[in-house]
Amino acid sequence: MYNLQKSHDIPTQIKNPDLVRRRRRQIIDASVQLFIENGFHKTTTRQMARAAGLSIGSLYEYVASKEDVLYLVCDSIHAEVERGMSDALDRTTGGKNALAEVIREYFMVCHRMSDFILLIYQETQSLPSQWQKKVLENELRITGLFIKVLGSLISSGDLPHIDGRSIELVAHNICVLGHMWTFRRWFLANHYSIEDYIELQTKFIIGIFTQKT
Amino acid sequence: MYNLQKSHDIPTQIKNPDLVRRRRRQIIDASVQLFIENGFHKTTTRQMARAAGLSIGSLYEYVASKEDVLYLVCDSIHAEVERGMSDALDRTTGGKNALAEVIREYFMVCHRMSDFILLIYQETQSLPSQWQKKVLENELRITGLFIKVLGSLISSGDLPHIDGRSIELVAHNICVLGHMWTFRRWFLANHYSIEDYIELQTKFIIGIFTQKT
DNA sequence: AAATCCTTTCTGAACGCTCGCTCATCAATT
DNA sequence: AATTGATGAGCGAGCGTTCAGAAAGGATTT
Repeated sequence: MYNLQKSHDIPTQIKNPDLVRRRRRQIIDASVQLFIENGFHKTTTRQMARAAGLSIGSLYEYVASKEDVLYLVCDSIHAEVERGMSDALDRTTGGKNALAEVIREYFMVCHRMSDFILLIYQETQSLPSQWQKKVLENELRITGLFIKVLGSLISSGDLPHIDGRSIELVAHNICVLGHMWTFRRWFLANHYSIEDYIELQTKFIIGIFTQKT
Repeated sequence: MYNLQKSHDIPTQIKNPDLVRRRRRQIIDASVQLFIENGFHKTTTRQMARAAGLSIGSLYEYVASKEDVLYLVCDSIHAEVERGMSDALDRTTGGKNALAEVIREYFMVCHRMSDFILLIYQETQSLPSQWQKKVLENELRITGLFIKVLGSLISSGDLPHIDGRSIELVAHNICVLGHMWTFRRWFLANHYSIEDYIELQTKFIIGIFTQKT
């Protein structure tokens, strides 16, 4: 397992890399809460600095702009989703029920990280386009995990064969149905428990592979 | 068919209701383009006024705040989606293929209105909560159209019976898979034509009703 | 026809305020 | 003494919104 804390291309005035890591973690953890509660635009840099326990001056020693923080936040969220997914994939026993297990783990990650995933949907557009691209790449990498799982289950004969394009689209569907639990929570959470939701959606997804005709 | 232009609860200084309708239409049409191109927050009221062919002062005769315009825009988008859907439902011949036809029409509406639907996903959070609620109600009403279609197809025997909660969730799934074409367009449009997409997703959805066991 | 008055609509300079960001200065450590 | 890191008052630009007055249009009087 390689170091999750990638060397971000975000410049800093501070020499000590360890200090940079620690302070940026403070900044991310404090800011993500503010963004969730008030949105990116309504959050001020002064709030962010105060919540992170820094002065406004110090904040700008570790980050060149407010948008830098948003990118750090988005990246950190994706890293955590991916960590959750990798854990799940390692734990998964192969065989018939593997797909259901992976879906369950993914949906539970979406459930736990509901607010965070919603944030990405709402605020990605506020990023400079070069970092928007990076966020979309992250999204695609998570979809890729499902493509891999589906592929290996099909080639091992645990799932019936379907063509590559269909596999790809099913993977996207699974990702989005997980996200749907976050961005339609205002309705779904009042009508289904997360367990209900997982059960029903899993049935639907598995259904793709067990159609008549 | 009743008048689509609802009497919005948005106050105005202007006495002539016809003028209000005309000017607000100018404002909506101009602003929606700006919002799509630059986002709500980066668009200034002066840009909006200029693009609508009004002075900044006049803009504020027809609207009390910048957020009012965003609400008018969101509402107008939903009205158009709903109009598209109603047209489709009227045109639909009943029977076996009805579901596929309705899905096709809905997905085509999502395709045509891609930018607009994306805008709603991104900017709804910027609305005052009282209007956020209205936007979600609109979203729910569109989902309701699918619930109705599915219900009547099931009771006519054109689709096999499934329980109410499943119908509801399938309706949500259809809605969201339509939206998915808009918010994953950055990937999907490079790998699938809208025709491919409709065909594959329709197969997926219909599959829910034709599972073995 | 012209002049006067009144109402409705339009205009844009000006206001007040917020916010992202900087930089001169200070503190701590080596 | 030199380097690294922390501080927060202050800067300047930009923003949403307002309001005193101008224009337009119609009705009424001269």
